[in-house]
Amino acid sequence: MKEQLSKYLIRYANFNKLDLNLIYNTCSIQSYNKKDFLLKQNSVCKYKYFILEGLVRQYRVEDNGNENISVFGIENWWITNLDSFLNETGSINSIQALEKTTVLQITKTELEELYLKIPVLERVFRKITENMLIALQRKNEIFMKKNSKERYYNMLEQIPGFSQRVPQYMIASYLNITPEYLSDIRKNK
Amino acid sequence: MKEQLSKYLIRYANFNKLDLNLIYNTCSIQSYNKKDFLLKQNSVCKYKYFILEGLVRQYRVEDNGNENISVFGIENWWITNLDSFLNETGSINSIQALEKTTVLQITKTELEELYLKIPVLERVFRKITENMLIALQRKNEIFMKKNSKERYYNMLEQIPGFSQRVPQYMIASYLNITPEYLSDIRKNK
DNA sequence: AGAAATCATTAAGATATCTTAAGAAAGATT
DNA sequence: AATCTTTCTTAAGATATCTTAATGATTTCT
Repeated sequence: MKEQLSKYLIRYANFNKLDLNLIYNTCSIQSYNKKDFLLKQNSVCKYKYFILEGLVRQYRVEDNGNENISVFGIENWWITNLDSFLNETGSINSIQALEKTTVLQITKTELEELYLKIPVLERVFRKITENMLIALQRKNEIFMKKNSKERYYNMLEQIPGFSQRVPQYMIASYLNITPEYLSDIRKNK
Repeated sequence: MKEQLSKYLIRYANFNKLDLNLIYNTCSIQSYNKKDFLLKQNSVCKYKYFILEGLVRQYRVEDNGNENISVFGIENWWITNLDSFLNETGSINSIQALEKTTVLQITKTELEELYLKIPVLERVFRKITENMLIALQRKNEIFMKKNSKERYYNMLEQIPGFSQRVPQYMIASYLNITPEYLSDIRKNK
């Protein structure tokens, strides 16, 4: 557990043992069963989660009842509703475990204290955030300009093995198409 | 000029006069005429730009010749192709002035040196990047779930006065619809 | 194993949006 | 003012994707 986080962090900057311990000990570890919620729509997102193991989805239930998945989170990813976490407002979406999932979680206050104690962490989260922004920009590029079929095959390529871990209707939801139409796409391959 | 940047920066953290001077002097100032390019598609994005005055668009020309605008940049915004800037790869899009535009520009190397000399700047750009990520997530929410008409009226609301500064076909491009269809939407208000 | 629940497919008709092509309006340039 | 260029509108037919509803296949639970 501690190893896994350390290994992740030192990809971004140098840390000594003490710092790594402090970071790890500031987080609390938590396990969620399949279908458990890490965050519920409309409530404040209290934590930034580092996924040690498992799989989660971030999604929103629309007024008409439709579910709309914006992100899947897997091992070694941070997940949170950043808007809610930073501004302490109600979250527009939920985070739910799709498999048994173990995370390290840290509150905003805890994280801010860490920034003060370990300034280089500021750099690490700058870089992580930059990478997330780039990833989202790339995703956008695809969603804006590719049709459903291309988005589907792109996804299979980018995250192989994913279609085995997640039901097809959730993939459809992530791709922003109906399950019926995804079924069509697969048929007419 | 210096005032404008300083005023912007101190919204994010405390800086002393010396630091503010150093930051300002590390940037170079540059003016672009209408239609000039700050960045050309396929070339490496050498600068992060802070727009002092003016208006730019970030857009990509697709294989079929269509232009696709992803971002408009206005006063007091940073603009860059982050992927290209950080990874020093060819940019997938261009940045072009739509009005006479004055910017402060800084290279990756210069910025990295500043991070070392003024560690709190690391925090500032962490926060700026977080805010950009949140803004993009919000935009996504709208683009994924609202139809063209709703996106149009949302945009008018969010950035009022914008439709006066930018031709309608560019707004259509940003909204990811054809100019013809936008014309339709406006007619059937 | 059987029942219940969840998930995937099929098909027909509906809708949003695009494509093409032409003409009208507005703005820029001589 | 006249011409050229850019931008906007109109309209008809085409296409991608959705909606609904029903059935079939899997997985989960008892």
